[in-house]
Amino acid sequence: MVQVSTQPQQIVNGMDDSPRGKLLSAAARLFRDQGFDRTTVRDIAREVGIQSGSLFHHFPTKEDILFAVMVEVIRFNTERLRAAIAGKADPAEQLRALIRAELQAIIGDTREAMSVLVYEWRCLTPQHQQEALALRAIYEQLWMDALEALRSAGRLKADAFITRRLITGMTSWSSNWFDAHGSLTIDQLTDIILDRVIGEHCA
Amino acid sequence: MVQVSTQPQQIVNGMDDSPRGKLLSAAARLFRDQGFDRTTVRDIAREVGIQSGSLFHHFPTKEDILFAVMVEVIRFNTERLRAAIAGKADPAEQLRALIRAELQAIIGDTREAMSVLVYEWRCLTPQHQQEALALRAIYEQLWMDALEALRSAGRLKADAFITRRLITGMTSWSSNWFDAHGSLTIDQLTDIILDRVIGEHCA
Amino acid sequence: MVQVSTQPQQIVNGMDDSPRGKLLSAAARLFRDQGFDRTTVRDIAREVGIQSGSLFHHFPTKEDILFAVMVEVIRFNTERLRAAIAGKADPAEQLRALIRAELQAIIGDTREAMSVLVYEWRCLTPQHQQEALALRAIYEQLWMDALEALRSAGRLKADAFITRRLITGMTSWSSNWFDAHGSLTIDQLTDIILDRVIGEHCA
Amino acid sequence: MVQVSTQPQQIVNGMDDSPRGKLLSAAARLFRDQGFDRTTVRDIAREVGIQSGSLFHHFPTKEDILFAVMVEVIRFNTERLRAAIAGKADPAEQLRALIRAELQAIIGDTREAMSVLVYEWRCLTPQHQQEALALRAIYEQLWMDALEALRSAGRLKADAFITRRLITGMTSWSSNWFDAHGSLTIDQLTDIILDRVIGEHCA
DNA sequence: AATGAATGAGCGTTCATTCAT
DNA sequence: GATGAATGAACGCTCATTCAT
Repeated sequence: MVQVSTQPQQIVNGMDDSPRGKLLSAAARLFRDQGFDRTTVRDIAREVGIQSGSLFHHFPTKEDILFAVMVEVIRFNTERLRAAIAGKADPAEQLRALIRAELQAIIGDTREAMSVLVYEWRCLTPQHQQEALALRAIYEQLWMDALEALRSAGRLKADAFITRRLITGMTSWSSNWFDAHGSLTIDQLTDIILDRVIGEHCA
Repeated sequence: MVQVSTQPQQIVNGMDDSPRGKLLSAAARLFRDQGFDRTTVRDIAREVGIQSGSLFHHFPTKEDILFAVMVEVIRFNTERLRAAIAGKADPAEQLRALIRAELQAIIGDTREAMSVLVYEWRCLTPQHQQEALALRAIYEQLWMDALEALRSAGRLKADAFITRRLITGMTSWSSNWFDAHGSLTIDQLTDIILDRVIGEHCA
Repeated sequence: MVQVSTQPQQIVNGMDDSPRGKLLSAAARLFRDQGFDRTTVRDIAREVGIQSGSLFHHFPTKEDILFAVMVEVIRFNTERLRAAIAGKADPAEQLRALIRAELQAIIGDTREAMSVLVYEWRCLTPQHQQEALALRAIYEQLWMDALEALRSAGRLKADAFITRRLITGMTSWSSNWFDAHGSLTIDQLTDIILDRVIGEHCA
Repeated sequence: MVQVSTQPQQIVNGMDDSPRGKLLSAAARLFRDQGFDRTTVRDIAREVGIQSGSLFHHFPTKEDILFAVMVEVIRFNTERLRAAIAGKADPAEQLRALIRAELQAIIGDTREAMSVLVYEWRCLTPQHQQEALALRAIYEQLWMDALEALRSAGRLKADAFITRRLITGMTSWSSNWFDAHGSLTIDQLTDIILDRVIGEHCA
């Protein structure tokens, strides 16, 4: 399992200490806080400590910055999902690991970029939407494989697609209320959500 | 139970056939489709058949239009919630009615304005956020009352607050996938969600 | 024959005292003096006494201003050509009138816009080039009709196309040297050029 | 008479195979095709296969590149004029040689740089305009000497200055229509223009 | 109420030029 | 001599808002 922290700095591979990485981290936070449209390239530049014109040595347009943020976070979290289920044979254990990993993405280390992914989707060009969708499909397939296995094992009664969508709703909305400094831990929330899907009490 | 339709025209009280009402309906749809920032006052004016300058005889700023859309939809759906639980004594029946009503709001007649409520929240001024929050608190209290009653009746084991948040996630995310023309009905989805909260199979 | 003056104000129909007309006159002069690319929309706005943003209530883009200048001057001078030959039966008299009219266009009242027509042609979009070309074709046809008539009458030995091009060269270049305040008059220059085409001394 | 070709590569002395020469050739073509203002230093650098910053080891500013192109082409064509009349005693023969040489410059081997000379003149700084004008004066003096000789010999009736300007118009405009692959040769065009100046049929 | 021309601050982007390496 | 990241002023254009009519 990947070691994740809740440190302020992003740990996404492509968002490292390089100029490009720092730029993407700053952009992700600004896009989350103010929205893509209300974030000016001058805002981003100021945050990184360069002139606004210099941004365009790294990215051809402002929208490409948004796209890069999204691609990085999808790729990183797809890897996180893979690592989470690696070596786990029990479908229920896999599901728990997936929920845990997705919560980590949404309210933990990549929360800013994940929020951008949801809220600024329509700011992507149609072409970039299509490309990002292809990457998300890989991410979603990992979920579907685990849910279908669970169903085959008789541990899931409900439709796998609908189940996934209900889980998505529960995890993604948690960014709006989960308090990292509160008493509820991610592990506890994981179990609560898992219980909504395959309650032990279910026959 | 309120009679709701999936007609194109909005049925929110304040969004009627009056100039103001048509303006708010048009704005809600445009804000949903393009986002608040990408919708120009000229877009709205064109939709209503007036000049952009004339908008400002109805609303002092563009942001006030957004605020009005949100206030109308919160008020309308709060009334819908009240009507839904009126006359129902059984907490479980109340809960089912609440879920049904919220789904109706999110994927039915007020779906456009509800989407705006979620996605354009940060475009409100802090002052307006506070006012809207006060209205939402009334809406949320109806939910909390029912959930607490359910808990007191021993029908809900989990924390009421967390439960409400998980429900909110499941219902609000449905706007991203529910197909009004698909085979899944709102009533079926209501039962599926209800089952995640108080499954009959639960001890 | 049209009455033309060498007054500073343009007399092109579409470049009158209306806001649009004053804008086009100012733009024509600036484009001539500084070139299209070096003329900023702020330059034009300042000249007309408005803010730069206000330009775009009259024209959708800066390039459309250039196009409008060109269309106006082509249309106006085509009419001038028509008026010049109207009622003249003798092809030689027609030719003299055409040369006189073209010189008037190039070094007289429309000299600024005519210069723009030649020097800023490539700043037009391909689409606008095509449209302007269609208008110029009408203008050129008036010339070709007269030259062909002259040839049929045995008064022109050389090829009509080549002759027209040599005339174009002589008239258009005159903008680079003709001095409106010098001793050479437009009528004298007309006769000199006419003499290069159908000299009396020619057999 | 100089041997000239219509090969794509420029044959101007200062525009040879050296880095500087290749740079000037590329710049001349780009300036002709796109205009000075629309040609970026990156365009030029890319054409030469270096980075844009490296251009400034050869020329202090972009405008100096334009100036160098112009100086080279004026010098080269002044030499061409000298070579053309060298050894010719008959003023009429000299005139024919001058027209031939100028056409060669405008529509032959130096056509790109010559076009730049006409169309991008105003992009020069006033200082450079003055310097280039001094070089052009030498070029023009060769023309004036021949025309004055022709006048003294009674072979030219018209004013020499005006005659030169009409010739300039005819030759320079030819760049806009002469087709190197058409049926009209440069020699034929030379004779046609010569005939407009000193027709044999003239008394 | 409605118009529509005008405002003016601000946007994303460009690009000649610089300079540490 | 060459690099290429960075600069920073300027560009064309947008748009919520105003206001005389």
